[in-house]
Amino acid sequence: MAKTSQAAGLHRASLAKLHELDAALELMYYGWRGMTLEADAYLAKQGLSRPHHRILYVVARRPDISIGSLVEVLGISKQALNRPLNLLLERKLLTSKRSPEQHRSKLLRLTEAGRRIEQRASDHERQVLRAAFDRVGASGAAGWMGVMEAIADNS
Amino acid sequence: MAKTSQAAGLHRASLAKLHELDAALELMYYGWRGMTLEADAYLAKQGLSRPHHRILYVVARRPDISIGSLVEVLGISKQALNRPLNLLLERKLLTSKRSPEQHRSKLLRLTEAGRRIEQRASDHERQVLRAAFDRVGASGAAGWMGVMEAIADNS
DNA sequence: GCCTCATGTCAACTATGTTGACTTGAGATT
DNA sequence: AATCTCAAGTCAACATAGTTGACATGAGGC
Repeated sequence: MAKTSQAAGLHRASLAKLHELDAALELMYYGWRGMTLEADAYLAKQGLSRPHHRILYVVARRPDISIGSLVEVLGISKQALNRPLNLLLERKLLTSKRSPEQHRSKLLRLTEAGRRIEQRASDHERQVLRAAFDRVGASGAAGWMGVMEAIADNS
Repeated sequence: MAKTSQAAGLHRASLAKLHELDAALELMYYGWRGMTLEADAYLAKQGLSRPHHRILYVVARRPDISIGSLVEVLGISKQALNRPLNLLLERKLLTSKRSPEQHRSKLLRLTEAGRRIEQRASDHERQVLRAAFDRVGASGAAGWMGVMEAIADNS
């Protein structure tokens, strides 16, 4: 089964380039994969996956966020949020309490264990970025940020 | 339901930055989304989705590719490939024939209709990249390529 | 006491992927 | 010619990640 490749389409495929920008297009694909690969492997070892990480990531940066706001930030339905969120609560990676005022909304926070997992998973991603930035220097990094901002703001 | 946001987590969330590289990390996420958003919408109108586009993209750049090689390049199982591939054959966006020699492998090719859809979908993605590159100039684009290559080669 | 609204939950569905087990059929080997 | 190998095709069961729709609960505001 493994003739020229190692595993899972990870090898930047040797495809003919039909357009000038095909290389860039493929780089976005493999870049996304490259950044998330190790983090996903780490999360899988913890019995978690990317949706759980996204929740942990957001709650880490918005302590006391409500469920409704979390749904908005993540861009998924509350039903889709429900299962991964409950798993994180059961595993005590998150806590939810109602505040004295605003008693209607629940406030989510990371526990220490949750913070640790969020940090390690995100660190895998940040280390990949760090290594790449180091390799190209500050000007290259600035160029990267500029391009990515332009693409992201494309909405 | 829509209070401060428009749709689906598309608004680059205002999250506190816990690390220097958090901004870059989020840019990768929103950049990926930004590049694929319009292409996905176009594909959905055609009753297709990203897996179908990936198949069309690869076959366009490797005419006469075999199913086994396609499985390798895409990094999915042949069973996972089976359904989207059959849909593309049924819709006559792809053809498969056995060659006179190498009679065991099937050779995949795009039809004209398939080529048209592949081009339009990929064009949506390339136009987003083009606009971003134009906005930052050649040096920024070069920096972007350098960083993305470093990340992609992270394997 | 009622209305609103955030939250929680249940069910049914779609899509995309996995593994495992098997059949089919062409080519090569003996 | 009989047999073996291997690409391809297919079926079943399952996991994950999402959707929509419907409805229950419970706190706060009026």
